[in-house]
Amino acid sequence: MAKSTTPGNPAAVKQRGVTMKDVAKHAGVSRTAVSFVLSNRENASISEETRTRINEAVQELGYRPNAGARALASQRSDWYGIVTEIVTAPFAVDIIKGAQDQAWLDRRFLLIAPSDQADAVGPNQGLEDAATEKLLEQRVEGLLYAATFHRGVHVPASANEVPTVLINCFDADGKLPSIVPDERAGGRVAVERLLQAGHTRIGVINLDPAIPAAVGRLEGAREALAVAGLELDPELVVSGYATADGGYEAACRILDRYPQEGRPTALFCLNDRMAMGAYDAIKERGLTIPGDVAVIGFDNQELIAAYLRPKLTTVALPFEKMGALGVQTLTALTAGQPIIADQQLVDCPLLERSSV
Amino acid sequence: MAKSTTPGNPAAVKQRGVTMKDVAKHAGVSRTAVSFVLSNRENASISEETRTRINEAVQELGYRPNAGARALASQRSDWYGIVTEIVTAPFAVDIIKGAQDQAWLDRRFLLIAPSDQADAVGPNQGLEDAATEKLLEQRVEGLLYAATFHRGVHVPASANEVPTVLINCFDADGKLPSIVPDERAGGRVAVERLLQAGHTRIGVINLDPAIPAAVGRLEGAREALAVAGLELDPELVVSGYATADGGYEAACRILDRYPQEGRPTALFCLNDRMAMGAYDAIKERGLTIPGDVAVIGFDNQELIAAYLRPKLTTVALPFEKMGALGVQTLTALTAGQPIIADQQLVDCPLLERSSV
DNA sequence: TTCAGTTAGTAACGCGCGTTATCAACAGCG
DNA sequence: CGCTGTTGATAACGCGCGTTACTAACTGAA
Repeated sequence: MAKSTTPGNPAAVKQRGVTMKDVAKHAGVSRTAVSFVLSNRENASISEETRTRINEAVQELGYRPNAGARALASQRSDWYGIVTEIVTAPFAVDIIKGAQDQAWLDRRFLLIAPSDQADAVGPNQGLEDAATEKLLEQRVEGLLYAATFHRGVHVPASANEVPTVLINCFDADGKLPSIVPDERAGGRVAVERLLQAGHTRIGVINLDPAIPAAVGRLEGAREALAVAGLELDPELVVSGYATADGGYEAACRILDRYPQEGRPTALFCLNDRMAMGAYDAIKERGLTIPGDVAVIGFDNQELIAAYLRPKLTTVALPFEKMGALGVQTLTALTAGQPIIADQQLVDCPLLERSSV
Repeated sequence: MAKSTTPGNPAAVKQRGVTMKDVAKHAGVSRTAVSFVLSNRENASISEETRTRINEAVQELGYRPNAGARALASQRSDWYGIVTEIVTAPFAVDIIKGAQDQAWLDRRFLLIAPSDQADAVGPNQGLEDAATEKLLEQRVEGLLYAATFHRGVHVPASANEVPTVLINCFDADGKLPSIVPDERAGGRVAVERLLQAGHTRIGVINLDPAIPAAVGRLEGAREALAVAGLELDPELVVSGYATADGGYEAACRILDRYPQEGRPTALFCLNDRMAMGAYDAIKERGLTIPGDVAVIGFDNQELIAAYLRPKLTTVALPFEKMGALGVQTLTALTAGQPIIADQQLVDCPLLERSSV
């Protein structure tokens, strides 16, 4: 005849729910006194003696405050919500980690809700709305939306009810503040690194030219070349699917175009997966990395970049930092501070490994 | 003189906090009636007319229930907490996704708390305790602990206060139920696949022989061979660091040991990262995959397995399923049902690609 | 002695909601 | 007409806590 609510574990016999009232009784004081001590009130006027007596009672009874009740009474939850596509997300996890850590530092709790959407206008909009709704039911004080790749998104209307910040994406219609990687600076730093290593003839394996990442990174590459008095040879820019196969094919096309001289001595791959394919194309032709052809990637997908042979030099997307910055921005917003900027750009650091 | 609590957004002027009282007033009924309608009470006895009037009022006012208050009054939160190392976690994210999705189906909310521990007895035990404590303050009804690799762990004592389930790890001391991959069956299925392809001389690139994954997978491999009347040649089992480099070196040792005949025609790599290195070793020697040497991996790390050339056939770790099963088990436990088993094994499916 | 000021603490209200007890109106029945 | 049962609703309590008002006791000064 086991009680249905008690866990089977005998160690859990301890009656659930030690409340402030219990603590008060145990310490022989009023519940108010306990509340004052626990919240460290300034103008409390509680004698040092009863204060310690209360603290002892807290220890002895194993009292644990009830966050929900506290939120209800104080009208603030200390919760933020983050909506993200946790599915396809080799990246989202880093954003979450950054946000989580920062939230922890700020003594806030991060509620994570799933949004299985690839396109905000797609058929799963419903789920995303539901996620937002659920978070608002929890009375989160702010919302974060995180995308797995840099793009424009549409945010559910109800998000307007609390401060909202977008991470790795930007508001396609409204004026919500957002935090995105500085793709342009990233492209610049990548090509600068190649120039610095003496490469002047650089091939580019491009993504879908329409997406923000491609636009920015290519622009940065052009800037870096321009500073050196060079131009990007359109012949050397090849787009492909954002996969290893796509990279392989693109690399083949670039490398085979110039049998001997004229062949680029370096490839700037706009993501690491494509760099992975480029490696194969290069090795297949009996060329060495970085001796004959230097390769630089983008994204710093650990599992690829750190394990390729030779290890891939690449530009990292600052996911953790964006997550942390998102929470910081939210904290500032909820504190009533004005937002710093509509769109904050975060640096993409170069990670030197062995492929340049 | 901006109020500090109002978001800057003008669309958010709508007064915060439409409560049931507001709805009641708007519909001209009592708050109780509203509560009855919203919670779909069985023996409610509310006329159809007032019921619709209430629902209309809910719509018009945009009422949203306050989950915290509801939890306080009903004494159940519908929240589960999951403690996981979200940091180094290419895997944890899949567990979380599985758990998240299942929780969503069960109409529960998953609170995720970080635990930056690599070893439960390490210096970060404090953080893990704090995470658990925080979750209990939120009055979660159950706890999940998820590890990034299969191992024994020590769980904070306070976890005993609510039903607790371990995912991808097991309780090193106590009797907490756990959910782990069936490593042995995985090892078996991998080798069976190789046998089926006609390979009888199989090399094994082993992990640290002490960890549960290595023990189980190797055991499974032996079983499969035994069924075919074969034995594992100890000469062909080489351990190495669980990295691409480690796999490369181990593969070199195996391949170079037998210049020509006697060389194994297949390699069973106990994880995909090592398989990645093995690929290099094989290609370096002018051998083809799977023509000369078939390769099978373990883990199904998407970024590696799906992008290697040729794509890697591997055994998948059922992270999502384990996450989902964890939530299901928790739901059963909190409902007072007896646990199914102390330790539930989850199948590791074979993923056919092109390396065998 | 009286009065203002401090110290140490408590009673009581309300946060938003679930839930139980209660009540009014009305029908049916003897 | 009085009694019971049903329908349709409400008043009131409590969940655990933050917070404001208030009190009682003890100073020290006039």
